[in-house]
Parts: sequence; structure tokens; C-alpha cells
Amino acid sequence: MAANPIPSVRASSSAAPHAVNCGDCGLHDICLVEGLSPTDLDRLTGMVSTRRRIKRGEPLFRAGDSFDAVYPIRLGFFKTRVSSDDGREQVTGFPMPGDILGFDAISVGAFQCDAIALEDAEVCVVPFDKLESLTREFTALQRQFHRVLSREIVRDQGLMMLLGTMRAEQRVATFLLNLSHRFDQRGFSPREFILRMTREEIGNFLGLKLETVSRTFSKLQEEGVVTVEQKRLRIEDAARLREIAGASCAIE
Amino acid sequence: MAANPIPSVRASSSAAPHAVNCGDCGLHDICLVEGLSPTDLDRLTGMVSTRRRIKRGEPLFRAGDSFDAVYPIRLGFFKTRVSSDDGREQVTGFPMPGDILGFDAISVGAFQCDAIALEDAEVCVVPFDKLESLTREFTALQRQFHRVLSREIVRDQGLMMLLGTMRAEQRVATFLLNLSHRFDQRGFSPREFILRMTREEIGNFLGLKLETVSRTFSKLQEEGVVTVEQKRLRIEDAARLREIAGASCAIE
DNA sequence: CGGGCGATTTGACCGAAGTCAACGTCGACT
DNA sequence: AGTCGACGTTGACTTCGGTCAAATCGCCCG
Repeated sequence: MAANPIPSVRASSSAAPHAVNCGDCGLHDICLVEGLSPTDLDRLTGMVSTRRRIKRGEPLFRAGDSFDAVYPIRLGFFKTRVSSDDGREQVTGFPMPGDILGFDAISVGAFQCDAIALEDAEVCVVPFDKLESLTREFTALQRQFHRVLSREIVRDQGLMMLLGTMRAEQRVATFLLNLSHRFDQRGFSPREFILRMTREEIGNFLGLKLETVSRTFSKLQEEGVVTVEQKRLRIEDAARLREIAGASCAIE
Repeated sequence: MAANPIPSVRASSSAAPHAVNCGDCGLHDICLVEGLSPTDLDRLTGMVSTRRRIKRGEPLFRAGDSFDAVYPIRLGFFKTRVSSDDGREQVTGFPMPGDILGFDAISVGAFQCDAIALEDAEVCVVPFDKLESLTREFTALQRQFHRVLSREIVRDQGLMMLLGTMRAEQRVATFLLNLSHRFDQRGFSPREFILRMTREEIGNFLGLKLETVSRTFSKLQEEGVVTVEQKRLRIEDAARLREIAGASCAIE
């Protein structure tokens, strides 16, 4: 999977708002329709009602918005975050292409978090009642949908482990390994990538302050584990990074 | 809902392993079949293949066990926890009657956490393929199943907020309010209840050490907010407790 | 090209929670 | 009834990460 780049996502000139077909999408094997047969894929035409572009910094949705669709990401990084009435915020993830946004909204019919584009982005719009009715028809799609929901629950468990039991350095290392892994899955280099989010967003996600993130990056760099310059990050010693992160990779 | 006790759960002499019918279960309005019509409820006979009793301290399942059923809790408290290879553990919740165990397992067909009974307990066994096929037939059940999955994701977001942004006192207060709320939902007193878990388990859940939990309880007691004696807890000043917890109640 | 601003880095200091240790309490079991 | 062991409380001290502050970097824009 790592050796399988996804050109159609990069060269997204084919992202016209019509001609929406999961079978043609380079992400189909990590997205909602992973594992479906080509025949089934063809029969899913119409699941994606349309696509939507979001400018950097803009929300795809905000907590409280009423829910009627979930959003597989075609292109671009997001952050999701929850806020409390008294002003605290918690970044809950950095979804990227192939990830799906909006599952938190099913529970009460309204989004429970904000999804903000960290760069210009594009998502598929999958009306939820359409999805539910399709899952009644296609067992494989139903199965996969449930798997994806469950995967999010498992991801959250990993995050709780991180937030509840890890030291700062361990958190940062785990975070970097997770990003690396997900880039790898998507056909990008696992060794070198751009951090689309700020130190503050990373810190908030990891339950740390931005200064701590910065210091930890510096420390890892001194030790030759990574090279950080601004938003560009290169992993120099993956084995050592895994050592620091401790056993489990946490977060999917 | 608070004013609606659930006697059939307490007086569980009717918990014979046959005669399993969600319509008869006192928990049906917080469980998987919440919101279903009585007619639909009748047609669900057979969803629960059997029931199972678990002794205090025993696992209902362990991480790695292969998955074929989810488990609505009839009776008793559990704790769920994830472990890392290097020995860290994180308690991820304290499910109680009406909550459902096992959703983390759908993702890969094997449980990702341990579920340990904190007291003698009883669960319904709902074979997952049975559940999936029933949700294809009954739209209302499908809808509710998805809601319950999504609710778990939202719960986890609340926990991340707690672990990522709250101080010790705030965490403990939030924890108590959450328990209180859930007891209330189930028809038990929201003001006074038994903590079935140890200080260490509470601490682990909240990302604190047991000493910190103990100290915080003592402090809250000094201030007249709660009365703690051993495992018995009484909330004396709910308003103040909410104040300490900060706005959002977090965790469902 | 220079100004301005947000993002980042780094240092000094502080404090909340962790660690270590001793003691108390309760319930289970012989 | 007495003992044992798990659980809980409390105190003294340490430490990791937070806070506050200052300096630097990089980039967008006029």
C-alpha cells in the first residue's frame, strides 16, 4: 500500500462536481468503500451527491450545525476540535484525504465539533439518509461503514491512552509516527512531510503547550532523531523515534 | 426520565437465560432499542441470543479475543481499559446497565480493550451478524444503532477534552457529575451512590494518580461539596460541583 | 525594499501533580 | 476473634511541563 501513490488525488483536475464515482477515486481503498468489489463500486454511483471545496481556514461545519451528510476528504488537511462553554478547546484530530468527517453528528443530528480546513480542501458530500439506505442494500458497504465507525472509536482509545499516560516527548514522538504512518498509507513519503498545523494546534491536540512542543522538537533534532525546519519535518531515525514513542503506535 | 425507576433491573429474578425480549427489559429506553415502537420491539425477538453472567473481577472479554457479539449490560458495573505493549494502561470508561460493550471490536474483528466486571454482572449477548441483518430490516433499529455508535465517539471527544485541558479538581468534579447524571438516567439517586471502582481506577481513567484523586476527594469534602466515606459518595452541593467542573458536563 | 505580524524558539522561574513513604482502615478468610 | 492484604489517606519532597517574557524568523503586503 505504501508503494502505491495516489496520483488522481494530487492531480485533481478531475474533481469536477459531476462525474462523481468512488470507483474512479484514488482513495477508494482507504475510504468508505474499502474492500468493495468493482461491481459493487459501480452500483454506488449517486452515493456522493456532490463535492465541496473549502478554503484554508474555513470551516466545513461547526458544532451545532444541523447534520445531513458525512464528508469523506478528497484533498487537504483538516483539524477537528471540540469546545466547552467556558472557552476551552481540544483538537481531536487532523483528518486527511481518505478520512471521513461527521460521524460525531449522527448521535443527535447536529455536529458536535468544528472541522476547519488547514489548507484548501475538497470533500465528497454523502447524504446520510442515502448512505443508510445504501448500507441496507449492500452488505459489504454496511460492513465497511460499521468498521469505519468502530475504527474511530479505537482511534479515540489510542488518544486517551496518549493523553492519560504519556510524557511530553512520548506524545510528540507518537504523533510524528502516526502522521508518518498515515502519509505512508496514502502513498506519500513517511520520512519527510509538511506539518500543516501550527505548534499550538499540535500542542492542543497532544495536551501540551506550544512551547513544550517546540522544545521537544528542538530536543529531538539535537539528538538527530528528526530534522525540523519550520513546517518541514524529516524523520532521521525512525527506530529511535519508535523507541521514544514506546511500544504501541497509538492513534490509527 | 429521572423520575422513572427501573425495577425490573434491580429485581432481576426475571433474568432467566430464555425468555429474552427487549420489550420486557427495563432498560429498553436507554439501550440499543431506544425509540423503537412496541411493534418493532416485538419483532426483535431473537436479537439477544442469550445472556451471560460475569463474576466480579472477571473479564467479559479481553483485547485480542475474537469478536462475534456486542454486549448490552443488564446489570452491574464494568471498566474498560486498553493496554500498550510496554505496560501502560488506560481505563477508557465505566460502563453500566444500558451501555453496550464491544463496539471497538467491529473495526478488526477482535476486541481492542478489556472489559472487566467491577461487580457481579449480567449482559445480553447480541451476535453481531444477527444485529447487522436486523438493522437492514428495521430502519428504526439501524438508525438507533448508528446513533449509539456515534454517541460513543462523542463521549470520547468529551474525554479527550477532559484529559487534554482540565485540571485535577475539574476532572474529578466532571467525573462525579457524569456518574451522577448516568445514575439519574437509570432511575437511581443522582445525589448519593456507590463508587464501584477504586481510587486507582478513577485516577487512571482521569489521567491522575490515585493519591491525587484521594486528595481531591478530601478537598471537596472539606469544602462541603461532597461527602465521601470509602466507596459511598454523596453530592452535597451540586451547583458548586458544576462550577468546579466548568461549563460542559463532558462525557455522556 | 521595508514594515508588521503571526509563528516559533529559547530562557528563567513557578506550580500542579507525581513520587515516595508511612500510616490507617476495612473486609475477607482462617 | 485475629490476621492478612488490598485499599485509602496524608505528608514531604521532586519534577515535568506550564507560564511569562524576550528575541528571532519568515512571510505577506503595501
